[in-house]
Amino acid sequence: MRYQKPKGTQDFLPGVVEKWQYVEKKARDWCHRFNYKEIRTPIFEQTELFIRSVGETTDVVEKEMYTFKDKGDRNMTLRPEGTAGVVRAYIENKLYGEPDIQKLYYIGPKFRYEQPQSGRFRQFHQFGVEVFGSTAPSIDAEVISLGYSLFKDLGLQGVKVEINSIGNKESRAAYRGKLQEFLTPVKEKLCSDCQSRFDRNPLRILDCKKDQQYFDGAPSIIDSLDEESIVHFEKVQKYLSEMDVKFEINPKMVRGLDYYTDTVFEFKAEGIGAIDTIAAGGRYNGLVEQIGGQDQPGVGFGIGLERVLLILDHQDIQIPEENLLDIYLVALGELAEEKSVKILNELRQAGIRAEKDYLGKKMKAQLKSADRQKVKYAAILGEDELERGEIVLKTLESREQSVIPLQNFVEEMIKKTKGGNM
RNA sequence: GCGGUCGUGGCGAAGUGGUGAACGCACCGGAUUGUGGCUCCGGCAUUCGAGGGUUCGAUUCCCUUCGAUCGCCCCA
Repeated sequence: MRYQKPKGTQDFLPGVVEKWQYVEKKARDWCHRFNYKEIRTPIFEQTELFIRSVGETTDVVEKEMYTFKDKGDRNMTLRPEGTAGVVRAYIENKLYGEPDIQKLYYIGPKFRYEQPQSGRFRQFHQFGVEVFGSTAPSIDAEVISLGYSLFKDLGLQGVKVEINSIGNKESRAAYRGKLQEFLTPVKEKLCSDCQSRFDRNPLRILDCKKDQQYFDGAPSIIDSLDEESIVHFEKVQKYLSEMDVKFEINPKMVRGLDYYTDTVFEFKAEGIGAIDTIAAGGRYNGLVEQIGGQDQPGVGFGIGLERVLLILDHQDIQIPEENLLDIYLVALGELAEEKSVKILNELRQAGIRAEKDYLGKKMKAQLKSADRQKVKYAAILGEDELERGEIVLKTLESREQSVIPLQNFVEEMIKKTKGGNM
C-alpha cells in the first residue's frame, strides 16, 4: 500500500456518505425554519485571526493549529473552529450595516493537530450557527433550542443540555482571583494536572474528577456575576423552559476558548466513549470588536458531526434508505449494446435513474448485477427483441415480465416510475 | 505531546523460524448455447503495513517507522 490518508482523516465512502447527507439536510432544514442563512468562508485564514479570537494561551492556538507559510510568505492556518472566520466575514463584508440582525449557519471541515481517538479527528466536521447584533436572551435560548430541535429530530436519546454563565471579562477575572485564593491552602494536595492548571486555567480545576473533596465551600462563578449578567442568565433559563428545552445548570462548566461571555452551553451524550460533548457554544459579546469590527454582540454553537454520527450508530438509529436506481438495462450482443446507449440516455433525460452494464457481462451476470443494486426493473434487449422492435420489461422482485414495443418503452417507463415512487 | 492494544486477500479471520499461507463471506466463471436470489463444481494473497537487523532461512524473533484503535491533556 503506497499511500494512505493523513493521520486522523477519513474517507467517506458511498454507504456512509448518505448518513452525512441525511444529517446535513436535517441541520439545514432546521436552520431554514429558524430563518438562518448559510455562509461559506475559506477553509484557511490568516493565523493572526485565530490567535486574536480563540486566545493566545488556549491549547487550540498553542499546540493544535495547522499553520503554514504560503508562497507569498504569509502566515496561514487551517481553521480550527468556525466562529473566527464567520466573525471576520461579518466585519469584512460590513454585515453589521444590514438593517436586521444576522442569523448565519455553516457546515464544513475544521482542522486540529491532535492525537486521534474515539470521536476526535484531525480533520473533523462541524455544523454551527452564529447570530450577530443582539444581546437579547431570547437569542441565546433560540440558538440552544435550534440545536436541541435538531438532536430530537434525529432521534438521539439521552442528550443533555448543560448551561452556565461566566459573565463578562471583568467579573470572570474577579472570580478567577477569588478561586485562586480559595484553592491556595490546598494547592499542594491537588493532583499534578490541577497544580499546572492553577495559574493557567484555574476555573477548570473545579471540573477535576480526582480532587472534588477539596472543593466544599468553593466560590461559585454565579455569585461573581454582575446584575446585568444575572438577569440575562435568568431570562435565558426562563425561555428555555418555555420552549421545553430540558437543561441543567452546571456552574463548573468552563469553555476552552477565550472569547465567551455570559451564556455558555454544551450538549452531551453518554456512551460514545471518553469524549461525550457533541456540541458546544455560547455568547461572545466582545469578539467582533476585538477582531477589529464595531462593537456587536454575538452568540453561536458548533456541533461535532463525527460525534453525532457516532451516536447515531451507537444507538442503532437507521436512516431512511432510498432506491437510487429505477431501471437496469440488460443488453445482449453488439447491436443491442449500441441501441441501449441511446435508450439509456433517453431514460435519463426523462428523469429516470437508469444504468447498464459496461463490462460485457453475460445476461446472467447482468441480472445479478441489477439484483445487487436493488433496482426495481430490469429491461432486457437482445438480438431477437431488437429484430421484433420490442423490449422485455421485468419486475425483479416478482420476476414477472412483459413485452413492450420499443418505441413506447421510454414513455411506459415514465408512467411506471413517476406514478410509483415520487 | 504521553500511555495501552493492534496491523495477514475486497471484508472477517486462523496460523507457523523452513517445500504450494487454513477457513468463512464477497466476487468471477461453469453446470443452465438468452433470464438474478437456492445447489454443486472451479477460480481468486509470488504474499503477511513499511524499512532495517538476527539467521543457512522470517509473515513468524529484535529494532525503527507509519497507521489504526482506546485512554490522558485538551476539545466538537
